[in-house]
Amino acid sequence: MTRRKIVIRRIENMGKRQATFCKRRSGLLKKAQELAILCDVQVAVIVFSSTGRLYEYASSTTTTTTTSMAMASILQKYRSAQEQQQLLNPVSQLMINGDAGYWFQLSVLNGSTKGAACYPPRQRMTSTMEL
Amino acid sequence: MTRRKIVIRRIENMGKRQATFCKRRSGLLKKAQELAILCDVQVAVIVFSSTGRLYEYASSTTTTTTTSMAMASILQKYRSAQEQQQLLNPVSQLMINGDAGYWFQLSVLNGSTKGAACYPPRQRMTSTMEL
DNA sequence: AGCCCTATCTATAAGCT
DNA sequence: TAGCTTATAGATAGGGC
Repeated sequence: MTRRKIVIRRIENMGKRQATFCKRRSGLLKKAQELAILCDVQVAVIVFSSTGRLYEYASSTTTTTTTSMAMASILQKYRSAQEQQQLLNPVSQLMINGDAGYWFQLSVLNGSTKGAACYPPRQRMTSTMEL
Repeated sequence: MTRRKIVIRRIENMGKRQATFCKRRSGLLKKAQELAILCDVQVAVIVFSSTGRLYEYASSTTTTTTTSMAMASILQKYRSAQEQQQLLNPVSQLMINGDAGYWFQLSVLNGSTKGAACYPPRQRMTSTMEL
C-alpha cells in the first residue's frame, strides 16, 4: 500500500506484524463504521489479537445503547439468518452455528435419513462425530 | 475518497447508497481477510443489508473447514471474552451477550443491590425490564 | 507500545453501460 | 442492479522517535 507494495501473506517479522496489526485494525474498524453510517446497515466486526485481546465494532440502533448490546443484537440476527439458511438447505452443512443455542442435525447414513433437532442442545456435534 | 470528498453520514439517495454499499462492503471484507492473513489473527465481520441479506467473513483455522464453523469459533471466543470482562467488572453493564447462553444480572435498585445469574437463561432481560 | 511523517499504493465517488 | 473507468481521497509500509 505505500512505500512498497506488499504481498498478502503472514508477516514473519513479529515487530512489523504488530505494527501492521495496529494500523490495519484501526483502519478496519473505521471502515466498518463508515459502511454502517453511509449505507445505514448493520455491521459487526470482531478481532482477536494473537495474545487474545479483543477489539470490536458493532453498529448501534435506537434500542442498543452499548457496544455489547449492539453486538448482541447483530449476533442474534446472525443466528436467525443461519437458521433460515439451514432450514432452506438442511444437508448443505453438517453443523452450523456452533456457539448458538439451536441445533439441527440432518444427515443421510446408510441410505436412511436420520434427523434430530433439540433446544437447548444436549451435546455439541462435530464433523467427525458418529451419528 | 475519489472524484469528490464525501462526509461520513447516511447517503440519502437510495441508488447511490446501494452502489456505495456494494463497493464498500466488498472493500471491508477484503480488508478483514488481509488483516487476518498479514497479522495472523482472528477476524469476523458480519454485515446485514437493509433488506436483511447477510454478508460475512470469518478467518479460518486448521479446525474450521467452513465459514460457518470459523464464525462459530470466533463467536464462541467472543462470548468467553465477554464473560471474563463481566466477571471482572460486573456492574459496568446491565446486560451482556444477549445472544449467548449465559446471563448475568446485576443491578442496583432503590439503594439495594439485587443480583441473579442463571444458566441456561429462563428469560431474556431488557434494559426496561423491572427486576 | 504507540505516534509522526510521507511517498506510494489502494479504495472508491461519479459517471456511464 | 451489478460492472467498468478514471481521477482523487484515503490507507498505510517503512523509517524515525
